[in-house]
This record gives sequence, C-alpha cells and structure tokens, in this order.
Amino acid sequence: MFQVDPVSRVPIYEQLINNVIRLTAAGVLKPGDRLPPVRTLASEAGVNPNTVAKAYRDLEARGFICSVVGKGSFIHPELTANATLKREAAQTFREACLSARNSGLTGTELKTIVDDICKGG
Amino acid sequence: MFQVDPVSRVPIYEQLINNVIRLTAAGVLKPGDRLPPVRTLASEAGVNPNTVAKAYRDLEARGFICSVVGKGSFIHPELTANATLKREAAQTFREACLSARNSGLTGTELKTIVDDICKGG
DNA sequence: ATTAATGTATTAAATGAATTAATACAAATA
DNA sequence: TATTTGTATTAATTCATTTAATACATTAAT
Repeated sequence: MFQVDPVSRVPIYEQLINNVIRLTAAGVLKPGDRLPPVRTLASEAGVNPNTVAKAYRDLEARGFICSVVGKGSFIHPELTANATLKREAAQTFREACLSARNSGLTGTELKTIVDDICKGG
Repeated sequence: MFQVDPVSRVPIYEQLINNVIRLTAAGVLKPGDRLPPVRTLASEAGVNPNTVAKAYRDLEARGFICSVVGKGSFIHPELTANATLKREAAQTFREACLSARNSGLTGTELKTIVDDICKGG
C-alpha cells in the first residue's frame, strides 16, 4: 500500500506524504480512515519510525490528517484532498504574483501572461 | 564600491551579482563600463578569485555583462538592467502559472488572484 | 493501577548539494 | 615574450536537509 524507494533522491518522508495524498485523492483512503501506526508503517516500509512520524506531522500541518497520541492518525474528517491541494497551489501562486510585482511587472502584464499560458481556460 | 559581508548566509558570489545589478540599475555603472578584473575585485573584497569569476560568469549568462579573456568584463552595451530583471521575472511567473495549472487552478482563477493582489494595476 | 500502544520531542549522525578555494590553462594585449 | 585577463578542473569546505537513536507523554485497554 505504501511504496518507498530508498534509493530515490526524493526524501522518504516526502514519498510517504505523496502516498497518503495520492491514495486519498484516489478515494482509496476516505475521511476518517485510520492510517497505520508510525511504528507499523516504519517497519513495513523498512524505514525509521521518525521518518514516518515526520511525514505524519507534515500531513497534519497541511490539514490532510489528524493525529492524536494514544489513538492514532486519521484522514481528516472533512477533507477533500484535491481542494486542499488547490488551496495550497493558490497560496503559492499568490506569492509568485507578489514576487513578480516586486520585479516591476504590472497586473495587466501578469494577466497577459496568464492568458497566454491558459489560452482562455 | 563592492561591499561583501562574509558572514551573511547569502553566498558571496550572489552578493557580488547583486552589487553589479544594483549599481547598473542605479546608473552608476553604464553600458560599456569596465568592471574590475577578477583578481582585483577578489583582492579588494578579500575573497577568492573564483568566487568573483563565478559571479561574472553568472552575470554574463544572464546578459548583464560581457567577458572576454585578456580584455576584461564590461557592462553589456545594450543593457537596460531593469528590463532584463523584468524579463527574468516574467519567465519565473510563467513557470508559476504552469505549476498552478497542474494543480488544478483554471486561468480564470489565476486571473482572479492576480486581480486580488494587484487591485487593478 | 498497570501495561501496552500510540504520537511527540530532543538530540545526534549521515547525506548531499551548494559554495568556496587551489591550481593550472588559454587568450588577448603591450 | 611577458603580463593581464577570463576560464576550466578538481578538491575542500560549509551548511541545510534528511534520517536515525533514544527518551517522553498521552490514551486506551485490562
């Protein structure tokens, strides 16, 4: 269920994060579902428990899961993964806009670029 | 003329790059002006010649200066620094648009964000 | 209460990319 | 031909990221 490539240059904890998000977006994991305990997943994937813990912490900070000591980690009850990803992407794009503005690009110029790339989407 | 903070966490070669761009944008350095030789600037700034060389190579790749062995390094004859910076910023923004699109944001949504941030600029 | 299962926190080791340095090379000019 | 210049190659260093080792804290089950 959780596949990890220890050789990949993409960090293990990031692979784990992507796994959870992908499984959630695909509907395999549903809101409220329980994730494997840190130690269990670590042992199955052959990685250190802390690596899994870091992935879980990250997922919680991003609102994908809820973790509580003694109980476990669960897909966030009111989560739609794609909406969350979209929200994150919007935030990133906002920062890109600010940065572009600081470099002297006007709002009109930015919209021209958006149009050019999206060809009326 | 060229100030470097060896303690700063921003790399020395980057500080040098910023110095050149800033001086050019401010009109202190004009197209055709000669920059200090690699070794001269290195000795003045108290850094390794290669660090200056890297900054110069970078500036040349970005079109800010022209370097030729035996002659020296010069502010690009047809340069307007701000235009170059703007061009670079536009390219970065294009990539941000593509990335946002890949995350499911539509062109309309992107333009809304641009509007929101630029408040009609 | 006690024990076991769980996530969390702290610290240290390992990894790897980015940065800087040492040195030698190549081209242009005087 | 000697000097000045930028370039190239390689190695050392630095530093943030990643992973690991270990101990702690909270919850639930018995």
